[in-house]
Amino acid sequence: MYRTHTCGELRKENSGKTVTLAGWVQGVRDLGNLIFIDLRDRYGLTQLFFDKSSPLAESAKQLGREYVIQVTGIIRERSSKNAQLETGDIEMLVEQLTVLNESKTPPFTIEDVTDGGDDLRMKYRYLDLRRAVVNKNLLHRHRVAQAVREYMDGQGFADVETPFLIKSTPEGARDFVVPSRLNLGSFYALPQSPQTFKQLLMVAGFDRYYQITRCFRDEDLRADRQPEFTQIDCEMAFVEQEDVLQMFEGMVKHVFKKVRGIELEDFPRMSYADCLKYYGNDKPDLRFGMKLIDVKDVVSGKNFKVFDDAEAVNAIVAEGCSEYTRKQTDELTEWVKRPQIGAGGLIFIKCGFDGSYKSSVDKFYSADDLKKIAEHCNAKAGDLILILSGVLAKTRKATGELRLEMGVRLGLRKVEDYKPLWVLDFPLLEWDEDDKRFNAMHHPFTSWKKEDNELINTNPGAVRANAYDVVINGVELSSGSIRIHSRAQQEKMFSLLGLTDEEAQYKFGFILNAFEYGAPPHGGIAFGFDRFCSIVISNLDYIRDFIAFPKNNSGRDMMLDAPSDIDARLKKELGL
RNA sequence: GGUCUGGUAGUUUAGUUGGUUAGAAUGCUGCCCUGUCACGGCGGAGGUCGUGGGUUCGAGUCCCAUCCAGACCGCCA
Repeated sequence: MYRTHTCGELRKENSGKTVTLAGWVQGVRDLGNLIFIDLRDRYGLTQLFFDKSSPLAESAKQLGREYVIQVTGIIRERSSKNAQLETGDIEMLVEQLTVLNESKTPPFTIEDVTDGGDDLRMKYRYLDLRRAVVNKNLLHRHRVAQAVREYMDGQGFADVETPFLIKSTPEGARDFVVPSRLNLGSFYALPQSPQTFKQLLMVAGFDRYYQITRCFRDEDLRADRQPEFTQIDCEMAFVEQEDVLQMFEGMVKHVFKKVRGIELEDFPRMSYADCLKYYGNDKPDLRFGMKLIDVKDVVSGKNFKVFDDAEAVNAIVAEGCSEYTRKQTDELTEWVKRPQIGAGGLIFIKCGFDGSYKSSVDKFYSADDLKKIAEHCNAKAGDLILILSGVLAKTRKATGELRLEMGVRLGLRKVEDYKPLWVLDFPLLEWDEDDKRFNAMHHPFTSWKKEDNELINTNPGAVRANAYDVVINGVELSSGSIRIHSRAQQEKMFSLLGLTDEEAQYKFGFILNAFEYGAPPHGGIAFGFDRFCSIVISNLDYIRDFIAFPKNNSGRDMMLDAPSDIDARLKKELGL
């Protein structure tokens, strides 16, 4: 036994007790005749005390940061306490000191507010993980996983593992591939999701399946995207959309309750079409209003060509911003003109407190015209109306981005708020302008609404899918659908996606065949577990802090220095 | 594939219109200190200004290329 207690648990009540602790030296405070050392482990900090009469004083002075030591001594109440520390009422009068391992001086400070940059922290991730703020994230992640398992098990879901070495079916994201030595020239692919396997488990009669499992996608990365990431993958048989919605709304609520003590209200529901119309994207942040307003009709016919010729003219109302200076409005205009937003320009109307209206297009609009626009937008005195125009889809997207940006600037996206939402009625297909064909919006196994059966042949782009997303605070947390479970319907879907019968059979023969042997109606959902953790725990959409060993922007593991070249012999064996 | 931002002691950074010896904090280190807990005080060491070219009497600073990191767009069935 290296220790009798941890560094986080001793209190005043333990005074007089002789205990043994082990941990890392957080810091040495050498006051000359007194030496204090903070000993750290995962559970907390305990202060060690040495005075000059101690035969250990000299050894204590030699200790450096991050040395691993074992100490035995008597716990006693401190004469001067530290209210900031859970163990701040006590200290150990050290009687035995063993250095278990020395440490080089770490390249950055192992403290909550570290002096290390991201780069360095990733290279020395094992040191970074010693910092309480970082390891707490991972411990919370564990709590989230436990809460999920608890709920799923309670609902009768079975955890079944599915393979990582599978067949490449490059329909969506780019696959990671693994060369096969036993089958030279052939490759496995790593799963982008266990999608087809969970459906086969439904055919197999498993009824309720879930798995917290790794998925792999070889696409460019973001703050909220890693090449390998974790999904809570779920599937149920004999269910309709409403059953799935109820079941997993319950799961999200359970996790928030268990991990954060937060009671979420019932999730509102919104159609995909309304999301785009009112928020400019399919994952609206409902923590604030500032909905997009269609002002095309009220602004047209005043000889302002920009608006008259535009397919769409959208406005948002920024409350209390009428006093924005020229500098501020110019800066916002530059912001929307950046290539990432791509708007041509920005028009604004200031609704003065005195009832006056001032706009950047006064040449075309009288005070009365502006008043009408403001009334249409429900703008009050003191508000600022921001207007973008152009092609419909692009204008909605840009206005949506501007809305989010204004939300940030006005402090409306509060970290303590959680506003979940079901997004429903997604289109089944989306047109790919580059390849001149349809892509599945969700994935090719998604079924479509019975009411839209006619449209499949006449106007496939208008067909609505039985698909649904959970969105919280503008972050897509999960995505799911009721699946196709008949061979004929699945073949129809593949043909819509431009696959020949031969291609469909080659890539997806296994699931088409399975559908011929009594596949039950089924559907499911998959949650991005890393994102789920980042939202539940810190309400941020930055997942690297919740992954023990994440990869950087370019998919590199800075600690391992991977990916790397491989041994020439191995290459030869793999026929590379 | 594209846009933008950054790269200066171990670390985080300042560095003005190009001009003498590149400054600070922190960390490290030596001495002093009996109640610290971001301990304090006095001293010390520590820099190829990412790399390579160019302009110039002179470049951390200007120009070109390149590498690395980060954010975003495209991409992510």
